[in-house]
Amino acid sequence: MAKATLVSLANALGVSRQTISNAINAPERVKPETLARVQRAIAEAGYRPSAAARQLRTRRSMNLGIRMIPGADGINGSIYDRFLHSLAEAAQERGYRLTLFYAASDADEIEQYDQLLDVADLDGFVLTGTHRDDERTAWLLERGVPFAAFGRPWSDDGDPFASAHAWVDVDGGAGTEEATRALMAQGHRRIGFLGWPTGSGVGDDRRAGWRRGLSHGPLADDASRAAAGELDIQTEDGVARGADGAARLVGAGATAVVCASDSLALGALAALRSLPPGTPPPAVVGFDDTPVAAAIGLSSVAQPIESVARQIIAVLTHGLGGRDDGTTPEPPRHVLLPAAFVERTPHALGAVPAAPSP
Amino acid sequence: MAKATLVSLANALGVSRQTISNAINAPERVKPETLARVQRAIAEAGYRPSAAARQLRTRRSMNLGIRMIPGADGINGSIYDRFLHSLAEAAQERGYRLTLFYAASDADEIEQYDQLLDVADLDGFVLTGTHRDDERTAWLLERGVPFAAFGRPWSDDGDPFASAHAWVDVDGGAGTEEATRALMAQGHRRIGFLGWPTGSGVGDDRRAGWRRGLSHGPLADDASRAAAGELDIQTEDGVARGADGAARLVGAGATAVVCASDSLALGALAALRSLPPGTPPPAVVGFDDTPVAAAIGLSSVAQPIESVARQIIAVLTHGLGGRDDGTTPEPPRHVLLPAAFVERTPHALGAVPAAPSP
DNA sequence: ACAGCCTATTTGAACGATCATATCGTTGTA
DNA sequence: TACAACGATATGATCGTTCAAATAGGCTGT
Repeated sequence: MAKATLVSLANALGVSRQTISNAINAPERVKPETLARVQRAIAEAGYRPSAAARQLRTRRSMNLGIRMIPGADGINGSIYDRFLHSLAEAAQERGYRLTLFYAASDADEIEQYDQLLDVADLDGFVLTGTHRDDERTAWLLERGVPFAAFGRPWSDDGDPFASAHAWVDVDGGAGTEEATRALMAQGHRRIGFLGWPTGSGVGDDRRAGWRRGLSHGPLADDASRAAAGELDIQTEDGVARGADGAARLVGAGATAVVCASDSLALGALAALRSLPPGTPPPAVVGFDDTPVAAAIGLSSVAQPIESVARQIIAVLTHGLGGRDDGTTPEPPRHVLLPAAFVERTPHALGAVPAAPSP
Repeated sequence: MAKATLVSLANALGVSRQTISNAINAPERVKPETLARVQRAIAEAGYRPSAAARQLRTRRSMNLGIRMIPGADGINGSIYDRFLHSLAEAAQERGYRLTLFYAASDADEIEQYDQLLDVADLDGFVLTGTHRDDERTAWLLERGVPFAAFGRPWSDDGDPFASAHAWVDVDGGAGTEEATRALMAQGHRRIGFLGWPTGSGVGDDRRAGWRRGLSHGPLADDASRAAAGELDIQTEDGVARGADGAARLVGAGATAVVCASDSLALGALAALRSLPPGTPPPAVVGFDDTPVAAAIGLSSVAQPIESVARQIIAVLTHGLGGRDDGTTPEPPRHVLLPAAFVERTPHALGAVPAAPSP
């Protein structure tokens, strides 16, 4: 039996193809009685509209583009997995598919946009890792291409909540602030920060959170704020760099370290473990709450990735002419989700908690 | 200026649309002189064929489907990231795009196949994590849908190299065997295995490798082979389970542990670290060589994921009617790639090697 | 000189949907 | 009663490409 099409269905039912099309795309235009008949026929024939034919006529593909980044070190990168996962699930629920593409650089990513829009009529893009002066957002905005970003616009001028494009982000700064306060509550008085070189937006935000944390509570005096200067380390990401940096922080008298990533934190743990016996082990907090952190009992700041993905898809697909247009309320175009400080007892590869395994 | 199409180009050049089409798809049919003229015009106009129109006519989409699995614990899962990455890159090089979809179960995955084939005309699929009695491969074979699997067919009957479908896999067994021998060379005499319950194909293969390793060299006597029985633990994956299992193995006298995953190994390390002081620390070997292993100095068995991805794309796209058909030699339909034992000095979160960070 | 056969190119039809517009029958209103 | 307005359905054209078959012209061979 040949595959069902609008025409074959129409002939079988004795109606016109447009009626079937309407039954699918604009049911309110069809008499309820006819509608029911058509729907039954569709179900019986297992009819599914051809995406290609639709796309040719409407210039919409129901496909969203997402770049596969040249993954970081795989420790922090493992949350990208979760992100993709949730993205795919959320997109699917709304009838969209995800087109995965690879780009080595931002410039290359733009080139891919250009191609994919022309060739495959992608309906929109999901951006990740926005940064200062992001040429990608500028390019997309200029052409009026729909997109939503994981990451707020990091420009100095202007409120991100007034941004021209939609974004969803996690308030990392609030996360490190919470972590810092928790450390203070534990009695720590010299709390260092181990982060990336300034200028990265994301990194600066996490650093600022730590600073805010320090400026409250018992450390809110000038002296300790000055001390913060020497307890603030800038380094590239990576386990080895984390070990380096942590050693320097401890040398400067830190008793606790807040890190910009779990990679750095993992390195820090390593370094601190080789301290001379008798030294009380400094406390370490990571960022991203990767499975590794959970595994070795490292405290960390968790991002609600699944929620980010869902909201990105929501705001992106809304206004793309989705089926249920008008019925669903407009999702917010700028969302800052809270991060959660996950405190763990530092058994650090010592005792493993009796966690239920997956 | 409106977007260029075959017709607009044809009019501008004073030739017919089919000539342009031929210049693109079958250049040998066009007179070299005309070809050059057309190619220049294409470049100048920035013409790009519409995927939708093509797809409508040819019923091919130049899209390959790949399922986003509901990720494991993220430790082993981080290699899936690398896999997707390489897959996207390799596909792109051959003019294919990747469609990412989500499926909660194998049955759901089949349902997705069915839909995606009907609606989006996907040209083929990449399967991961094949297992015994895989209903997915059966379904696809039955319908003649092109696909290639990461993972050999794990049926007992018959040679995997005679399999009806294409696959690429890594010889994990050879990897654990090599690891086991290396441990023996270091002087270990009681080497345990910490793996998954039998029946999983992949896991059994790794266990078999360990067994093969034992049966060679100084342990090749009956007594030790019997001992192997009590040094063989079956457990679900996960860090906590790894800690449990390792403790039991050490209790049974093991001085070294070969694991079926880095998750298990991580747990094992944790458990072994809390041994009474004075006990010489048992050696641990993981599997997958995840970034975590590298970070904490855990020896592990590495899979050449990038190569797997490239070969999968190669064998899958070959024979899909790609452009350069006939010119490229047929890639092998069944590929078993070697795993590599990566030996690390067990500094285990003690000293961190001065590795260049990414 | 003409059939026959290449090579290079053109033409008509089709893929399966949606858009814009037309038709039909019914109802409401002047 | 005539005519406008409306709801429901039907028709023609179109999106941009490829397939299949047709055409035009040049060359060969007898």
